Amino acid sequence: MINQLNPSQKEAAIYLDGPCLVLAGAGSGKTRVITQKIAYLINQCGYEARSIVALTFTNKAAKEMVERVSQIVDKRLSKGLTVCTFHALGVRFLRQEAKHLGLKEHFSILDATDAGQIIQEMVGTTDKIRIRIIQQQISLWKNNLLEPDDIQPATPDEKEAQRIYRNYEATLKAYQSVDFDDLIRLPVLLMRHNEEVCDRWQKRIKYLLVDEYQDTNICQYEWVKLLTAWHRRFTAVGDDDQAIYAWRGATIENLAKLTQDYTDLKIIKLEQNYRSVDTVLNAANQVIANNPNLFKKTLWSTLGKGEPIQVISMENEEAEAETVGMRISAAHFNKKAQWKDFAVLYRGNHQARIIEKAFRQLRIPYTISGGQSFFDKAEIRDILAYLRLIANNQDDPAFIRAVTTPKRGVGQTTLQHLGEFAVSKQCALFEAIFHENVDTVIQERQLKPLRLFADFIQDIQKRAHQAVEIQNPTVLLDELMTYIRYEDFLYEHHDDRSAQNRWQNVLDLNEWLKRKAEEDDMRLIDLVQHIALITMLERNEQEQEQDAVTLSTLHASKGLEFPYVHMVGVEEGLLPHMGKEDEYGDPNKDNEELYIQRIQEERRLMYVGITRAQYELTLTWCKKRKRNREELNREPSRFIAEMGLEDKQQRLSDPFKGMSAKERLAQLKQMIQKP
DNA sequence: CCACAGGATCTTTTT
DNA sequence: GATCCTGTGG
Repeated sequence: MINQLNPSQKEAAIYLDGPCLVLAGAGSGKTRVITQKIAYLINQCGYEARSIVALTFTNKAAKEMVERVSQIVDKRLSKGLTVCTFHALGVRFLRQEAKHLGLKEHFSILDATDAGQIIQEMVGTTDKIRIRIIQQQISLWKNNLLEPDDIQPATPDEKEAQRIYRNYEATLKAYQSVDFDDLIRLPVLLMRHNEEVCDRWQKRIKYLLVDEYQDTNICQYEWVKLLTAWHRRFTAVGDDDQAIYAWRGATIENLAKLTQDYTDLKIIKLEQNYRSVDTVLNAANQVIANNPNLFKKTLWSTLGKGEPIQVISMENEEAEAETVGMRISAAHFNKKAQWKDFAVLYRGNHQARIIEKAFRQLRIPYTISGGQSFFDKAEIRDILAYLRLIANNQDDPAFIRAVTTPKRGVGQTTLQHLGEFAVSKQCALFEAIFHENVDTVIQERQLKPLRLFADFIQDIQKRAHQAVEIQNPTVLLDELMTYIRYEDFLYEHHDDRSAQNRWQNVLDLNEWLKRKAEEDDMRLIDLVQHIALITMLERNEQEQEQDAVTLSTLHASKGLEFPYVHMVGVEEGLLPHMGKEDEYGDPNKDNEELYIQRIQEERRLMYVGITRAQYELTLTWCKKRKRNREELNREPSRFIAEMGLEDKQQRLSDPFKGMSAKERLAQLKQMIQKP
C-alpha cells in the first residue's frame, strides 16, 4: 500500500520520530498521505486505533477520511479510531470533563445566530452591523485565548465589547451553554490548569494528525500543542497558499510558529500535483506568485498541457447563469461527460440562486454544496429548540423558541414578566414556572399554558434520560411531533407547497436522528450536541452519488476536484470581495496593512478555485451586476490579469449575447451537434 | 395582551 | 427570496 506513494509522500507517511509538517500543495495527495499514515500506524506499527486521532475542519473532510481509511484498514483494527473535526473532539472532551468546568453533561451548544441574539439583548440595539462587529470581536478574542480581564480596550467600542464579553460569558454559564469557540477554548483552559485532566488526555492520544493546518487559529494551535506535549508525536498537513479562514481567526503564522516551537520539526514538501493539466496549474502558480509565501514550492504535474483557460465577459448575471448552464449542457453531450464532472464556483452564497434558476430552466441536475445550512431552516431550528430544551432546561433561548412555536397562548409580555422574575430569582425561565411565587408576577390565566407546556417537557425529559433500550428515540420523537402538532402548524402558516416542503424537512431530520441513534447506540439527548456541529444533513449513500453538477462557494470547494470548472463573478468587488465602504469607521483610515492582507486572502481563494479544475477552467465576469436595487458597472477581477493569459483567443464575449430565448436554444443545439 | 399581515432591507466566506 | 420589524385587528 505504502508503495503506491511517491517518495515524498512515503517519507511523510512513515516518519514517526517526532513532530512532522507536511507542506502539501493543491492536489498533491495530502489526504492520501494522512490515510496511509493512519494505516501504517495501525497495520505496521502496532498502534491501537483508539489511540490515534485525526482532526479536520469540516465534517465532509472527516467523513471522506473515514471512508478512505476503512478501505485500507481492517474493520476490526480501525474500530475506535477518532477522525473528526476540532469542534467534534471539543464536544467529546467537554462532555467527559464537564464537571471540572461547572458544566452539566448535557450542556447546550449555541450557534452564531443564538449568540447574536444574546448579544443583541445586551447591547440594547437593533443595529445588526454593530452586533455583528461585537460578536466577531468576542469570537476573535476567544480564538486568541484572551479572557475579558486580559483585554486592554483602546477605543470606546472595544471597551463596550469587553463589557459585553464579560456579560455574555456569564449568560452562557447561566444557560449551561457554550458557543462554537468555547468547544476549543474550554478544553485548552482546562488542560492548562488541571494537571490530572491534562495528563490523561496527553497519554490517551498517542498519535495526532491535523489536516488543513494553515486554517488553525491560536486556540487550536495551543490545543494541539497541549495534546501532544507528552509524546510530541504528530503530523500537521497544510498549505499556506490555501489559507482562507483568516476572518475566522486562523493565522498562517501557526505554520512558522511550528518551526520555532519544535526545533526538530521534520518538514516535507509535496510538490507533484496529481490533479490538473499545465494550463490550469500555470494560471494558479502565476496568481499565487503575487503573494508572499512562507515556504517556496513549485507545483508540477504530468497530465499534459491541457486546453487554454477561457475568460468570458457577460452583460449581466442572468446572462452569466444562463450561458454557464448552456456551456455545461453542451459539454455534457459533446464530451459525453457526466453531470457530476462539472462544478460552478462562486464567492457568495447569494450567487447560487440565480444559477439554480437557470439550471432548473435548462433541466440541468445540480446539488448545492455548502451554502445555507439545512439546520438553519426555521422548521429545523424549531424542532431542535425542543430537543435542546429537553436535554438542558436551562437553555433559555431554546425555551423561548419552543414555548412560542407553535403559539400556545404565551406571548411577549408573559415572557417578559417571566424573564424579570427569573432574573430576580437567579434561575432559568423553565425553572421559574415552578417557582412558588411565580403567580405574583403572572396571572393564573397566562400561567396555565406555561405549566402545561413545562409538564410535558418534563415528562419527555425524564424518559429521555433513561437508557436507550427502555426508551427508543423513535417513540419520543413521534410523541413530541404529535403533541406539538407541528405539521398542522406548518399548514396553518404557509401555503400547501411550502408547508409540505417544510414538513418533509422535519421528517428528514427525524429520520436522520432515528438512524443515527440506532447506528451509534445513542440516546436522543446525546445526539442533540452533535447536531449543533453538523452543517448539512448527510444524505444516504445512494443519494450522494447522484449525477449532478456541483454548485459551491469557493470556501466549501476546498478539497474537491472536478474535470470541468466554471468560476462565475470573477469581478473586482466580488472577487476580491470588498465590503461596503461606509460600513463602520472611516474607509480612509482603514489601515493599508489590513487591506493588503485581505486582498492576499482573496487571492488565495482565487487560487483554491483555480486548482479545483482538472482539465478545463472557464472564468466569467459581468459588465453589469445588480446590487440591492442599483445596477452597477463592473470590471474584471485583477486576478484575471495576474493569470497572464496573453492569448486573445482565451478572452471571449458571451456567445449568446443579445439572443432571444429561441435563438439561444438553437445556438445550444448547434453547440451540441458540433463540438 | 396576543397574533398576523405586509413592508423594508439585506447578502462574504463556516465550525 | 427570506428574514426582520412595524403597524393594525382579534
